[in-house]
Amino acid sequence: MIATIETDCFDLAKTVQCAQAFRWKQEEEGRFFGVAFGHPVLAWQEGDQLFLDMPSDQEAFWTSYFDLSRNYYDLEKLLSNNEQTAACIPYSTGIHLLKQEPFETLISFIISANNHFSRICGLVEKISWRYGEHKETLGKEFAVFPTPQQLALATEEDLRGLGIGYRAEYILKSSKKVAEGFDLFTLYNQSYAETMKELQTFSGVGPKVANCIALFAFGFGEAFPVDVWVKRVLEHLYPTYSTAEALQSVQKIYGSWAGAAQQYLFHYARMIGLGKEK
DNA sequence: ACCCAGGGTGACG
DNA sequence: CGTCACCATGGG
Repeated sequence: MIATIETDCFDLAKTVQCAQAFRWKQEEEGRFFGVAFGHPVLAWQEGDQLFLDMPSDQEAFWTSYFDLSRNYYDLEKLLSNNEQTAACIPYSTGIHLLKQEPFETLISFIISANNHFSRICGLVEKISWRYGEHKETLGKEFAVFPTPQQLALATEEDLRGLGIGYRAEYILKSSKKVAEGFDLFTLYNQSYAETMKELQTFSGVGPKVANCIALFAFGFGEAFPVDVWVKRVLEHLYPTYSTAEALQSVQKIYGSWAGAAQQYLFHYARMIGLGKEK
């Protein structure tokens, strides 16, 4: 069935391609196939109308996944207050924060460390086909990202064979930790601080990756991942501040919109090649 | 060929 | 507490 959803300040292409998720593929011009929580969908957009071709009625699920209930003009209003941050709006307008599956987000961002977006996509795809369930809908075959139990059965050599490199050990350790009883879903009911602390007990998860999981899976709006690009943005916005001071400042200014502001700024920095002009 | 990427770990001070 | 070499890989 095909559902139509009226959206406001939402750009599907940017949202699924801005390096917060790794399992969206552009089938044809403007049409994106994705799998989330085991559910496949083919999505495209015409103006403010979002079209979803899916095997059954899961409109409510995708509305939540795409964060369509929040008005991102509120974020852009905040960004407009500063001439420096306002510059990102033309590039990033319509980017929404996705609400992704916790275990997939954990493993994906362990892989993301010191890695390229396109390569991360390839590795997550390989892991899904290798260890996850294969399904068929909408006339095409796809693979679901493996459960913790499925991925915990992998060996380090096998993972390295996929091109994972030294992160194979981190992935295996973290998968086993979840498979052996750490319930990630309890973090939905914890505070941001407690969630950050718990996430960093996983192998291969430091402050940056923990912030990504807190933001892209658990929906903590105050989470603010600082990677190389965002670091350059902060240095640009606060030339005299340390990264920690700049971080404190943006989290105070943007509050629950901080993480979304971060994503707008991150995308902007990558689009203009901030810091690479020399 | 060389540089870089949504950084983390462990050792050392 | 902060710093820093090291880590595999392959796309640009």
